[in-house]
Amino acid sequence: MAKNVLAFIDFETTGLSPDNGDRLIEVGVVLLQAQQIVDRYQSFINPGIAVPGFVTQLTGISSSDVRSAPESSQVLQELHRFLGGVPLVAHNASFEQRFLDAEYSRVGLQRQQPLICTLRVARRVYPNAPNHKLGTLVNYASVPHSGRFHRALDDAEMTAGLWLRMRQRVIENFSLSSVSDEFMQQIQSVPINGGLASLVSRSAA
DNA sequence: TGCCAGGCCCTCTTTAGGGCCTT
Repeated sequence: MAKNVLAFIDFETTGLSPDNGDRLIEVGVVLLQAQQIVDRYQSFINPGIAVPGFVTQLTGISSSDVRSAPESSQVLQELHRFLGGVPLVAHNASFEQRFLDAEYSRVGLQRQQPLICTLRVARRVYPNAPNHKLGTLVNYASVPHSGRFHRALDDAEMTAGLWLRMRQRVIENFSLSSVSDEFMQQIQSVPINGGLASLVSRSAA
């Protein structure tokens, strides 16, 4: 796998908790390299259970849409090959992490790479945003988007676009020439009030 | 029977509780 690649990943699921039996119904991934999307992966997944009505209302995905889709074991094997060891990025990454780890364990696979959370980065880069939902941030930061929310590939693309906007915001706010993915990753762990400025100062020293 | 997520973050905090965010 080429260096300096990030994989932006998003799941649609039957609910909020794999521990309560919720399963994946769609996965979307975009690979970002040199600030360009260089590859995409999308698949429906047959969850083996009914898609709840509120999920269909939210995502537009119904049980009939996923009934003929491949089983999760097949999709997870494909996804594992597609991702390789590329670092993952997701909005509210703990959600994707719990489902990915749970689904991987079902088929004897293990996640090798870290997850970076754009929600945590956004709370530090855009502390004054109305809220930090993906849809709100995409509009707040003027991220180009398809207008189709709560679909895996669209949300993954929006998350990548938000990442690029946040990078640009950091560059402009602190008059930097550039910032690395590693620097962006560090932002998620600094204190919300003043931590970003301290990180820039430490990096410049 | 009744309940049902979990991590991050803030504050009227730290011996806790509640809002946010994901589907």
